[in-house]
Amino acid sequence: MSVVEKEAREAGQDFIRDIVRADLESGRHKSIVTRFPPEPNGYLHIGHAKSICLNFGIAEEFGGHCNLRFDDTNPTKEEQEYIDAIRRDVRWLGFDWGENLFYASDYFEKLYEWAEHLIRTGKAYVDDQSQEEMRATRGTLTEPGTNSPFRDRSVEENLDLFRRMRAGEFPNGARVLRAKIDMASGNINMRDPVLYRILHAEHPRTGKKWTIYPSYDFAHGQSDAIEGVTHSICTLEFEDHRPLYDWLIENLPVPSQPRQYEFARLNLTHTVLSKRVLTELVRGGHVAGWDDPRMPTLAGLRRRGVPPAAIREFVRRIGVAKANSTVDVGMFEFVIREHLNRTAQRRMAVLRPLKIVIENYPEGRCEEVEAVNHPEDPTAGTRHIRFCRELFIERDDFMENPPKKFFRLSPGTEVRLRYAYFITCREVVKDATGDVVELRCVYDPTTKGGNAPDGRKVKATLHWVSAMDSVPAEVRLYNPLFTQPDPDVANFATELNPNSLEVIADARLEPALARSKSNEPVQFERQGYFCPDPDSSPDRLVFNRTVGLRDTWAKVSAAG
RNA sequence: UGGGGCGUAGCCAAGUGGUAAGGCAGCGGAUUUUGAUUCCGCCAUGCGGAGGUUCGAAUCCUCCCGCCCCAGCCA
Repeated sequence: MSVVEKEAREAGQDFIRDIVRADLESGRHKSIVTRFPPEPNGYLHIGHAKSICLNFGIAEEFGGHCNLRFDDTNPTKEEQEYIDAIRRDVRWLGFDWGENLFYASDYFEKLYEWAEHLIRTGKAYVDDQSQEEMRATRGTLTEPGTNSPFRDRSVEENLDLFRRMRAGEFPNGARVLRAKIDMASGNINMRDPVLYRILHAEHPRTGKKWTIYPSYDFAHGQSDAIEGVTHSICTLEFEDHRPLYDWLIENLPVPSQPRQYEFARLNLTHTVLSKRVLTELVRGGHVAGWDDPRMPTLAGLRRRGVPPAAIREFVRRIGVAKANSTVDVGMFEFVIREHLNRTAQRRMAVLRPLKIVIENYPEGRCEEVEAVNHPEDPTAGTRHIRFCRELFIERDDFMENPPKKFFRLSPGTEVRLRYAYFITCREVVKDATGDVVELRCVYDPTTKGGNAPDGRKVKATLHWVSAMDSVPAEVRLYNPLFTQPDPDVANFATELNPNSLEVIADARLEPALARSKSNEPVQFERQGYFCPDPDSSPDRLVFNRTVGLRDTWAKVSAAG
């Protein structure tokens, strides 16, 4: 049983699974077919992950299959790069579509035939009205629309015109094919919706073969029917389209009768999951690309170091319902930490180094101390770290005038250096401007390993690296892309967090970190989970912070 | 003022007539060589509101209030 299958068995209940289960029990379906239908006009984000997990998850859980189908009906917006990225990201998330990779464009010929079928049965017509005229005659939310003057053309004329549309005789926008339904319907989608429009554009897959392309409404349900999709699961904004979806299925000789179900899309605080806005962030240079670790894209999360299993677990926990909701990004971070705590090995790294000199430690001497790789997993083994006279500790771990609750290092206090010795700060060395540049300390040789034979305790344990053999690295810290929990999408540029990326140019890492594999997660003790960025190389190490550790001290100190 | 949906804790979310699951956050406390992890405890007399039906209502009925989506030849 694969990991994903195991997760599927533990999957929660929701109204869609209830429907699927009931359809199986009633015999309505013998097996289940779902599909994930992305439009290749951008990269997948965590909102898509919810849909992917739902569709592939249900298929696995109920013993059916899930198709990956590209909804590529608008060549003016779609690109091969996106197709490739989407395939890569779905696979990375942990799902396998096997042989079931499809494109709506695979069905263009069949869709065209069905359009002619609607014309022949008097249920579709070619409309010569301009876009403006159509808008004007569509009515409003409260007023019915009016029939097009071209609505009652003969079947012959409609067929002739539609064939000439296909032949490329007319310019973009000259005519459309419309379903003949009801211009007075309260549901605007039923007011003679457009089925085909003229688009002289090159398609990533069909090239220049077509000059007319089916609309979403005409392509989607019929593609589902062709593929034998039983449950066509989409987001709430398509609820209004369901009557049209059903109308087309009823009026066309399609090979199966799929049904559409809708759920609420995911929203996350402090970010934006609008493909339009994400595209603008990339194109406007607000981020470094689709895979910028600050982006909520799967490519960005991957680069940031978020494991796919954590994304799946997150999706499982948020559930599936029909109420609009915005999940606190803190819940996502919790799940990431939970997963990384179990899997990431521990290392020491000093982000903002402060030099300390152990005055009573002999010059030139060095010794090794043993450190465990994972406190909760003995099989992860141990490693040796060199302890010397000159070390670096975290600047934040020292305060010259500490508040009462601060129990790290300050003048005269004793703390433990993890896996090494107790030290006491004896003197603070400052530069001309008064900044602390070095600490002079003494160590207690009897405390090797971190315990005092006399049983005395210290409150704090600090992480450290040796000045001599630690390796320099760039560390990139990420903060939310938006300062507001619920950013205003209309003015997103003004709400961008100016501190979403913090680059630390001169961190110092314990030497073992120089051998980290790309993207391999590691915990920098007391700080957070990190992984090497693809920019990293043996001569220039670069680490990304995936997520920080829970920081109770930050809360206490902020509270004063 | 048309059509379609949705309202259960600060945030997600179970619940489908029998007396409000779980998770996140928060707050206490224990353990701790990561102020981490782990563990224990607390956290809705209440389910948008008001009526009604019923022995019994978050669940059924009526009215009201609030929020979201729809007037692309986007998906």
